[in-house]
Amino acid sequence: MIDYNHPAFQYYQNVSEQCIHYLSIDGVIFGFHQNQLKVLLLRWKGTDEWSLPGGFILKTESVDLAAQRIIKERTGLQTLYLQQFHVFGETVRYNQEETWAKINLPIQGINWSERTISIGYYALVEYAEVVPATDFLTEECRWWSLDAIPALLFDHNHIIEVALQSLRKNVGDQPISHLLPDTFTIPELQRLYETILGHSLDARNFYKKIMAQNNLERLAERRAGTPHKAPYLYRFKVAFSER
Amino acid sequence: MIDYNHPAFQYYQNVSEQCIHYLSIDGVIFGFHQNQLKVLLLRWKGTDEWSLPGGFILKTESVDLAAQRIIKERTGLQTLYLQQFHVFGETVRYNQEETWAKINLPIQGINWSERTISIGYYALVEYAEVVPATDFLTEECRWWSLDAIPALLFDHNHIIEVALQSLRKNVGDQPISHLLPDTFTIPELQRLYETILGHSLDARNFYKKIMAQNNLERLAERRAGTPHKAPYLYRFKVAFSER
DNA sequence: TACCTTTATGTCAAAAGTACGCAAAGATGT
DNA sequence: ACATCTTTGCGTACTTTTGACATAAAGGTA
Repeated sequence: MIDYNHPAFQYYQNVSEQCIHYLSIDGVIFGFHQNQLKVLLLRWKGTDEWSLPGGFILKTESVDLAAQRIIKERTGLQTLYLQQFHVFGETVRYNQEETWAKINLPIQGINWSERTISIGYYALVEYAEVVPATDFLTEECRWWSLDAIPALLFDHNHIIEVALQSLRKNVGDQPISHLLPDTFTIPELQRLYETILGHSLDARNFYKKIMAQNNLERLAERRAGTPHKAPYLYRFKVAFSER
Repeated sequence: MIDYNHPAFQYYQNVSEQCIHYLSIDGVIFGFHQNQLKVLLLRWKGTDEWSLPGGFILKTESVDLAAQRIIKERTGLQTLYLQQFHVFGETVRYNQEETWAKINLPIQGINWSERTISIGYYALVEYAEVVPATDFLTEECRWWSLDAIPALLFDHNHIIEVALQSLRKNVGDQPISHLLPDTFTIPELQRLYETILGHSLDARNFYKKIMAQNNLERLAERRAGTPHKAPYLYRFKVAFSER
């Protein structure tokens, strides 16, 4: 049953020695593109099965840094805004047999993980700066619109759901600026809030509210090429984009 | 250096076999008494050192249930409102040598915990229903007012701080009723909000706001023995106290 | 140039939050 | 017995925030 030459076996043997058992990290990487909230997902080799990026914590590494490392590897980003949002600690989080069958790895007998407790982190990243990269177990890494996500491996649909709820609840004090390019228009910012909150907002009231916070500076430039009135470009004031 | 007959050694040997390594739970148990927010702490045998209650997760046990078990053992309560609030995952959370010296256990060589990642839970409990109970490493278990907490073992002062911030932030959707006895007066409820929020409130506006929520029912009875006008007793309506 | 859509602002009323007035209740001191 | 004091319970008025909606300017399309 176990193929001792398969790279997965060697990976898990490595992990087994150097990482903390029973514990993992799953990352929900949020991006924003074409007025839609997106999540970065991985397709496992030789399958049509997708999952969140994840990984294990080195025995010598802080949990936050492990999350940074894992997510940096998939995005190529140097700096990251990360937020721990929940620990998934049920004894049975998903149907293990079914899942192992789907990912089809010849290492099912290894005594690594009768169960795994997963610490969930979400990242807010700028879509255009991400260079999606697979790991050795996967062969495709790409963005999915939040409303088009397929049935994922493990309990990852659930994890995304909880991440989104957490983001929604804390949207007021999260640095939303990380999801946007340096310059953007007010309507674009509005679409972002709308997709996070899950409902539409009145453009006039949104404008008023955003302006009242005094976080934005308007540039002289306008967004060209729009079919209608060209909107001004804005930028977060330094103190706020650095958060 | 290691006393193989010391109960702590046997405990850790047990834990080492049956529990998940590198991972623990710490519980911040909030109670409310005499208009003060309190936390339940343990004093370690033969020392003047205090810590939060904590423990380890059985390999076969969900994290939430482990937290329940650990906190039930210290409080004697059958039902508990628990809230996971943060994972403390730094590689160096406190000065280990200093701490081991303080708790003075003859098991310092055991290779159990080079480091521990701790999942923080807070509990909201009714002060009067708690029967504090020590474990085999401690000899005193009692309530401390939040503003009189001494320097604790490990990073437990920090954990309490983070728990309080979390409670404060979420006070709006937490079932505060669990911190109060079945019946209470409006001024008592106000003191509770004041200690959680950390600032005083206007009694008249507080009354209006609470009443607008329509969660309380007023009893015919009044609180006797007060030096001034006897306040009415109230009770949370069933739908709210059951949350 | 008429027309259409979107942006950028403005107005106004409803709702929520804040400041503060005050009478009734109940204990205390004389 | 009665004035005094504090606290409770409820009310009024002002301010700030939120939400609904009007409209002119901008910029493309027919």
